[in-house]
Amino acid sequence: MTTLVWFRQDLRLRDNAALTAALQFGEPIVPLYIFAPDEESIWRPGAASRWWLHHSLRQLDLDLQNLGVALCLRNAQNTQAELLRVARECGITRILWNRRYEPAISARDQVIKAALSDAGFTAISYNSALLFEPWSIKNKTGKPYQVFSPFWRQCLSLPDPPEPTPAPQRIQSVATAPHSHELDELKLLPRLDWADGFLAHWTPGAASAHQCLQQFLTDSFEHYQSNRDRPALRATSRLSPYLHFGEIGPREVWHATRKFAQQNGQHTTWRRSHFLFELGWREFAHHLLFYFPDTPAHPLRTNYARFPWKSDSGTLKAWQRGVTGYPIVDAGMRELWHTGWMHNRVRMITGSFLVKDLLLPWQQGAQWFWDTLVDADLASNTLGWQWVAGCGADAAPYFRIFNPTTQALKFDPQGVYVRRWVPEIAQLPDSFIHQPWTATPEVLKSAGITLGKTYPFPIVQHDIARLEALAALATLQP
DNA sequence: TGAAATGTTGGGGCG
DNA sequence: ACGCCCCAACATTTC
Repeated sequence: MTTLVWFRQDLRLRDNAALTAALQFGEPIVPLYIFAPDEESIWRPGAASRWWLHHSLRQLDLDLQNLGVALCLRNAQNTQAELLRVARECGITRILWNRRYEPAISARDQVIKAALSDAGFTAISYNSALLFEPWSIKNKTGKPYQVFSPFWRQCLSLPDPPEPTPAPQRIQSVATAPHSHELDELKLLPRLDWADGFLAHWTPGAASAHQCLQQFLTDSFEHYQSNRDRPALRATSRLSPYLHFGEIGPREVWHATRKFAQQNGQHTTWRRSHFLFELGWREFAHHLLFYFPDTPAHPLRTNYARFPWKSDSGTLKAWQRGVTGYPIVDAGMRELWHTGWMHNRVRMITGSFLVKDLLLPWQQGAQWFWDTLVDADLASNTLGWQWVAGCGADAAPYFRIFNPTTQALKFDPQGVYVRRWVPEIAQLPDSFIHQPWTATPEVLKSAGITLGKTYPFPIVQHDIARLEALAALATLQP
């Protein structure tokens, strides 16, 4: 008797419910990962996400080998057929996995589960990705929440999620391991080596995830509320890619935060800390995607489907490349391109700029982030973009239009972040760093800048763009 | 997890 | 002493 543990977005050995359950049978285990990007429909992983996955799989394999078993990798067109193939190859009787909640994937998985049962296998799925199952949270009328605060209040009124289970000491392997593809055969890394720079910023894998969390708790948890909006500081946890791939689970984050806070005398306040709040937004995103499966492509507020978006590949490209002429926007877009990640405050600023200053559809922003983020996550990305566009649940009303200059002055007052990512204007004095177009010719000259050549003029004038956005909104009926 | 426009208040300068 | 204006600071409304 052998148990197959099908790894997906749970690339860890601690707090892994499916793995824990498999170990309890006391029999050999075959750990398997199937790469089948075509089954993710249009949301197949982007290049940055694949880069992360490559390194994470290598790390998981190393971790497993330390326990005595190798990760079996498969590149497949059809996950169901591949599972059956591996199962028959090595005498599997049970197939266990942790659930994913993206609508297309969970529909596919239900079909797979039925097919496996029909074929005589025991197929069981577990929760290791969320603190609370989406179907366990409903408001008093039995409907899903559409506003964050009551949603999170309801979650916090429930008993704590279970404590994480420890990683196993040893895993029994099968006598003859199933055939495995080499990691390189999955072709996850980009053909050009543009992503090599990512290694300077990131170390994928469960061990790094824990290091990251502990460092965050010691260095930044205390002043998180005020410092998290300052992109020049390293004040956020940067756990998002690890959480997406399940290299750390939300239960681990929850209990590590609780322990840290309690050791520091915050016996009750930690549950209402802003850091846990952010974990709550992650839950809320999954909750919404579960109940509103069309939202990755379509606005939740349906009247926004008729919004008069522009179509302009020129301004879209300028935004993507970080040459809009607004330093804070350009800094964010370049941080994204160079590191596969962008600070959350700057995601809001760049998002608002695309949707409200350029009047380009939020879906185009969501698609670009999907392709370039190492933490690309369907639930979080969808929530974020619908929030920015004002067409989602608990969203910023459309008329809340960010002024990129005001935001930059408020959250990057010394221009440290902008200078880091937009070096060609780094010589400008602080008073002009966020609005180079207001600098006198002499100032520009001594900073070595020729507007329109070494750095662009603003591609839109914000005050005018703002009025245009409001006029576009006025065409919508409620 | 906005920003701009508009309204209100109160202190101080001044005749 | 008083009314008037100005304007900063803050509050409220509007987009």
